[in-house]
Amino acid sequence: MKNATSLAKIDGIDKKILRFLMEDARKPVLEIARSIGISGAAIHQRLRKLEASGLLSGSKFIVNPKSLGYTTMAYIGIYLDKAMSNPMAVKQLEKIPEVLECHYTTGNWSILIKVLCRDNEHLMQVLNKEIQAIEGVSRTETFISLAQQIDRQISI
Amino acid sequence: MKNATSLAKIDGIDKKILRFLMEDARKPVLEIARSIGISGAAIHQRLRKLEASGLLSGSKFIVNPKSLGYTTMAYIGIYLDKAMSNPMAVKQLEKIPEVLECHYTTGNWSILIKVLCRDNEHLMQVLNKEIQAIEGVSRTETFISLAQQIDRQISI
DNA sequence: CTTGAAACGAGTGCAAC
DNA sequence: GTTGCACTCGTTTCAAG
Repeated sequence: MKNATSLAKIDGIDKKILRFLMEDARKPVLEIARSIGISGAAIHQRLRKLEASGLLSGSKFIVNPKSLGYTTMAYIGIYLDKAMSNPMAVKQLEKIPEVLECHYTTGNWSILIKVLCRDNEHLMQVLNKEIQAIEGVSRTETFISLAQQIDRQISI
Repeated sequence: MKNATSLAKIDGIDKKILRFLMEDARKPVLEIARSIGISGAAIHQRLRKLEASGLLSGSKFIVNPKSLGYTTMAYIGIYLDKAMSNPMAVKQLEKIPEVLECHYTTGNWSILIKVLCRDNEHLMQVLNKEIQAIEGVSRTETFISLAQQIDRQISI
C-alpha cells in the first residue's frame, strides 16, 4: 500500500481533472471528459489512481454557516500548563463542536484553534464554559475574524 | 431572491441529508434515500431548495497537500501601516497562491493568514519575497502548524 | 494508458396524491 | 411536500488497441 505522504506524480491531464473537481465535486465525469477531450472511462481510471495514491482524500458539500445563524468566527491561541499534554487537550477540544480546527503550533501558544459561533455571546460561553474549563488551559488569546477575505485550497 | 444571510429553516430530514453529503459529496442521492427511508425525488427537491436558500454553497474535492509535497502549514499575523488599507493588502495577498486563507481580525494584527508551503525554506521565501514585499506590511509573526489535529465543518 | 461499447444505476421532471 | 414512474444521462467495467 502506498504511503499517503509519498509524492504523487500527476500530469497535466490529472491537474485539469482536479481543477474541475476541486471547484465542484459533483461535476459529471463525462462533462469533464468533453471539456478536456478524453474519454469518460479514462477520467474514471485516473480518479481511481489518484484516490489510491492518497492524493484525493474525499469530497465535501460546503454549507454556508451564515444560513444557520453562525456569524462569529474566531481564532484562539491557547497556553497550556507544562503538565498538560497536547494530545489530552486535543481530546477535550474534539468534544466541543464549535471547534473546527486545532493546530499544534510553534510560538507563543501550545495550540491554535478556530471556532465558529452564532454570535459574540455564544463565543463568550464557549470560551468561558468550555475551553477555559479544560484542565491544563492556563490562558487564551482570542482574535475575532471580522471578515474572511480569502478561502481556497492549494492551487495545482 | 433570498438573501444568503437569512436563516434557513431545515428539518431533521434536511439535516440527515446534509450530514451524508458533508462527508462525501458524491454519495448517490438514491443511496441516501434508502438510508433515511424517503424517495430519491424528495431528496432531489430538498437539495434544490437548500441550494436556492444559499445554505449549500457548493462542493469540493479535497486534495491531500502532502501528496503534492506541501508539508509546511503556518499562520502569519500581519501588521499593516496605518496608511495601508486592508482591501489593498488583501488584493496583493490573493496573488500569492500559497495563501489559503485571509482574515481581517481584531487584536494585535490587522490580518491573519494561513499559508501552505512545501517546506520551511519555501515558507521563508514566501515570507521574505512575497509577503514582506507588499507595500504597507510592517511586521509579521509566524506560527508554524506542527500538526493539524482537528479539521471539520460546522456540525448540524 | 487509452478507447468504445454495454450494462447498470442514478438524476431529473412530471403528473397525481 | 411526497411519491412512483419514465426517460435521460452518467458511471463503471471489460475487452481490446
